[in-house]
Amino acid sequence: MARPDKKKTDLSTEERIKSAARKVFMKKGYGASRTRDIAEEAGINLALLNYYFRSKEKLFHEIMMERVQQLFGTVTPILIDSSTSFETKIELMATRYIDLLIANPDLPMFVLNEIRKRPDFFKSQIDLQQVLMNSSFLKQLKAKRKDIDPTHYLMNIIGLMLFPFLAKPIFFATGIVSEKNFMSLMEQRRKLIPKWTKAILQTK
Amino acid sequence: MARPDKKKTDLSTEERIKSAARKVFMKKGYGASRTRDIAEEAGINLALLNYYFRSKEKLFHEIMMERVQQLFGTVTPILIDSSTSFETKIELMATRYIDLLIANPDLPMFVLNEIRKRPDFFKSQIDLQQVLMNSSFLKQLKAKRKDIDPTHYLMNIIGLMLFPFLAKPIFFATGIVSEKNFMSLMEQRRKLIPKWTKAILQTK
DNA sequence: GTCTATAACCTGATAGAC
DNA sequence: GTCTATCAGGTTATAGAC
Repeated sequence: MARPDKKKTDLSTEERIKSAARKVFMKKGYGASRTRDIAEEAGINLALLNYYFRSKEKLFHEIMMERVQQLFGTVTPILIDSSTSFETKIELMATRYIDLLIANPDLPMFVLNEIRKRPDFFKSQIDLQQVLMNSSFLKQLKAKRKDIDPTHYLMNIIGLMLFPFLAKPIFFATGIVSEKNFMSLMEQRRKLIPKWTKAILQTK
Repeated sequence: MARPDKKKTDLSTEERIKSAARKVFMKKGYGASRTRDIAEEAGINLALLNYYFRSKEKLFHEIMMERVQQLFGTVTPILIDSSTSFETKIELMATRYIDLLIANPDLPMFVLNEIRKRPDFFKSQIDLQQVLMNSSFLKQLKAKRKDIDPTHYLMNIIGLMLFPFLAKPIFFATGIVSEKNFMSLMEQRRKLIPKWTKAILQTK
């Protein structure tokens, strides 16, 4: 079972750099991140980082695409599946999203903020719009409420899942919620969000 | 009525620097902002910026405190007012917050993200926690739902107001919502949020 | 592939003239 | 108060040895 010894871990150098970049970029954002910090975090030299990725910009691009995919890739399959009911989609999204966010609490903040800072970066990216507009989810949503723009409900549903993670820094900094308490609250929301969603959609 | 001519505008140099700093810091965040960019934006020299504010850090501190105050100062008076009903508080919050955010769409993203990056910065700041915990709003909220942690509803209500502004970069970048359409949606929410809030609170 | 050394430029801050 | 000039240190990226 013994394998030949690698460096620190089993990861390749390229993967170690990507892992370090993920950590540093997500913590500080592109502009405040230093390639030296990433190299140090990866346990390698600065020159080697450029050998593998040519530039800070290109390294960031790879990490960013990967993070965007993680944030949206989780839900798009659920949205387009025409064999499931609206209620099932909400339940699946709530559990999957909260699981993902508990494991990656800073993910939505990072992605949203970097897109805000460089909107052009993503103009030509995977068109979430096409996927969403033709989705089974949107059809089912429209069937439920013909009087109000479905975008409202889309914002509300996604907001119920994402917002606590976006506002987390303030909850912690002010002491409104403790770190432990936060996680148990989020676990409760897996079952609460479908109920709230139903209530919002039935509003007169 | 004529006043002696100032430079470009009626604003003092100090105010021009603060205005420029507000713009640059909010757009790029602290780490990616350059004092040279702020000076240029203000139409003055880099040395003069340091003459007025001593350092980038101190200038940032002033801007940040001001922005935090704007974000929270709008709602705290509504929350603590014991002479208004819960329903009135929600209506007031929805209108005031959405008005504020339409005028300052990047405000919540900026504040949340900077607090995330430097949590220690705000540990000793105005304790929102004390205000909130003793507020009339929380008492009224607790009276409505004794079975579920009121923090959930706090997150939901604030999320209904803030989330669309936090997620705006993605809505625009993907083309799900146009900039014009977004504003009209937000105006509709002033009247919709109280209804949704009521529905959420009545969930069995 | 990985390192050291260094080029070329950027950044915050200050000294000193006006 | 406001400017020009400049310092000391940081930053991305590459050249060249191993």
